Amino acid sequence: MQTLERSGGGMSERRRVRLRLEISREAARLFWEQGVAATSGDQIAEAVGLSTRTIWRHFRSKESCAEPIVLQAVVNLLTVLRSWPRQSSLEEHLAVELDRFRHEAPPVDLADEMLAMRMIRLADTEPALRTAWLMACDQAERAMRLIIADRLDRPADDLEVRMHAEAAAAVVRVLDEHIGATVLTGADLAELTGATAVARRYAHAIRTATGGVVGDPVA
Amino acid sequence: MQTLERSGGGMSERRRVRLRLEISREAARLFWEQGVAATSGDQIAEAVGLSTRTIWRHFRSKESCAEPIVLQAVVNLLTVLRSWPRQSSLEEHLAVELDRFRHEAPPVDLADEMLAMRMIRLADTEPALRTAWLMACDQAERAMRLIIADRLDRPADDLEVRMHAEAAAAVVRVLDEHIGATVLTGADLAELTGATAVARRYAHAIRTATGGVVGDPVA
DNA sequence: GCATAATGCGTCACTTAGTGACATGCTGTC
DNA sequence: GACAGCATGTCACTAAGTGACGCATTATGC
Repeated sequence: MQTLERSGGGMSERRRVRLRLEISREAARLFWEQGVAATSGDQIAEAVGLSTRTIWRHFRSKESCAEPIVLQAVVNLLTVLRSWPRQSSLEEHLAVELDRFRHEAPPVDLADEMLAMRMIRLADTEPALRTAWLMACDQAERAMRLIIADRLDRPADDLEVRMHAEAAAAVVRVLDEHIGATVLTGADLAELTGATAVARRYAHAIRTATGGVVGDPVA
Repeated sequence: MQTLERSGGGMSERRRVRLRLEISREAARLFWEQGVAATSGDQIAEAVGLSTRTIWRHFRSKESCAEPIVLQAVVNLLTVLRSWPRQSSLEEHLAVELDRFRHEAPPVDLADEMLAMRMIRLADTEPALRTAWLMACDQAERAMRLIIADRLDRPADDLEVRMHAEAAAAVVRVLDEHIGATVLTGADLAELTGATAVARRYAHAIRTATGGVVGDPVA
């Protein structure tokens, strides 16, 4: 079944990730349908066809079952940012990359993205889930730190770099929450049609949050 | 004992807050001394001299016991910001207010501040505590939103306002973490002596993170 | 000053999240 | 085809957290 995933020593790693995602999907679905408190570990286990014990082997807590699916929501932008060449501006790069998705590779499954948005939405009222969302953003911030450090030719643990990264991650979080909420209500999709429009919003937000330091091409 | 706290209808509210803080102190101490996992609800209850059941009546979870003490760490700056008059710049206001603390009112107990810094430090390695810290920052962000909304004469749920608030809260968080870590190591206290120096750092960070929108006096 | 209601707390029984220990079964290796 | 390794299942257990009830302290009405 997973003979393809055999490549060197890190064989089981991919399988692990895939399984976690699988569990996360079912958990997220149940959380959305009946609430977090009303969803038991046993239910999740049954939904995914595993024993309860195995669930706890893959996740340290019930709420953390939502993490992988939520993390996918930010991983998209992050991979795009990681490939940001030094000679192009943030606006250019985002516009090009986001547009590429339109024709080419669907970055993550649409159903997964919907699930993620629902979890982010739930995080508003369910403090347990808020943690998962904040953890995902925490991951995003870490990645952001590396990207910005590289851009500014500074060490990643530099205080300025950290502040820029946190600020950038924060505004991205707000935009994601906003977009998620908008999509879920169904109305007003017009404002986010067009890759360039979205790109411009993200770019402008990051540029502003970093005081204009992150955004321009660098030598 | 608490006859003084009688003032209007919201009597028990203050008592609740004080009790929560009391519990939080003991919990934080135990968390620091022996780790979160090794500290049981029973231990906290015994340390504060209450029954375990009562602990759960005041806190929804073990980790959340750390929240009040951590929240104190941000409440300081927040109250200062709330009193920011429209006609003064951020730098001025912070410098004046922080300097006032030096001679006048110790805003929160020093021991409490130390405890808070330890919790923030612990949050680095203990994911359970990270939640408490992020929740406190979340509160901070909410307050920040109101302050910025007022400054910019815009509604508090405006997207721009939210982004500025989150970004500002984020950099404050980084600074707090940094200062906390510095204080705990004991070394290098020189860099944070002087209220005006600290004021300048916070002011500059917030100003930058909001793209310069928040910081100047407004008409 | 005393009866009464309200509220906070303790006790006990209970549910459920999460772990440890051991058995089993599947997968790839020699 | 025996064997090592690893993921999973089963069972027993700890600890987090809740519900229900009873008791004491405190505020309120007279």
